[in-house]
Amino acid sequence: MAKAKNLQKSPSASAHDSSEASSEVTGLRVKRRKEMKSAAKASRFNTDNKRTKTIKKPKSKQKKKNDRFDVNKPKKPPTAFFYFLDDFRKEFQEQNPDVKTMRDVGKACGEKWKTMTYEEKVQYYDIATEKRAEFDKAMTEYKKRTESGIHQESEEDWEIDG
DNA sequence: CGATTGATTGTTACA
DNA sequence: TGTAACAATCAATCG
Repeated sequence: MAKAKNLQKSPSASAHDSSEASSEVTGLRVKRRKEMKSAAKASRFNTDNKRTKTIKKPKSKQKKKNDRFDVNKPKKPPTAFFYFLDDFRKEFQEQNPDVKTMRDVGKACGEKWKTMTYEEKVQYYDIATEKRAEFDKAMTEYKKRTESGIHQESEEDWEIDG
């Protein structure tokens, strides 16, 4: 096997090794797309410690809910981890009916996520990869728009009331 | 009533 | 090259 070898490099980058063999693993489509440019390669540099070293501590951030639509920038698609969370959450609640909040699930998820093997995670990585492709495109258009002209970005100037 | 936090990792854009 | 913020989620909680 020695698949783990790829994992240490970058899962998303090697999302095309074992796929055709098992088109459908657990119902998830393992459709693979061509690799994007680089991506989060740089992130892997120091993620081994915690999550970047000198991160500042946000007192209160995290948005609550956008007023209307995406202000202007394309929203970030969920990562592979989130997709895994979606599935894991269901199973977790079954085995742990006592647990309700996502916090606990996320905790268990994080631990399990690391115990997962490359092939197991690849399934989710691939899904996220496709989403990123869309996001990348959306971003390109967004950039284009900004360059084209940042004039009157009517956020709520729409014909709300008419 | 409602905005907010809390917890997870991944990913991206910007300086 | 690094970092900072954000993606889903939902119950509990504070004001």
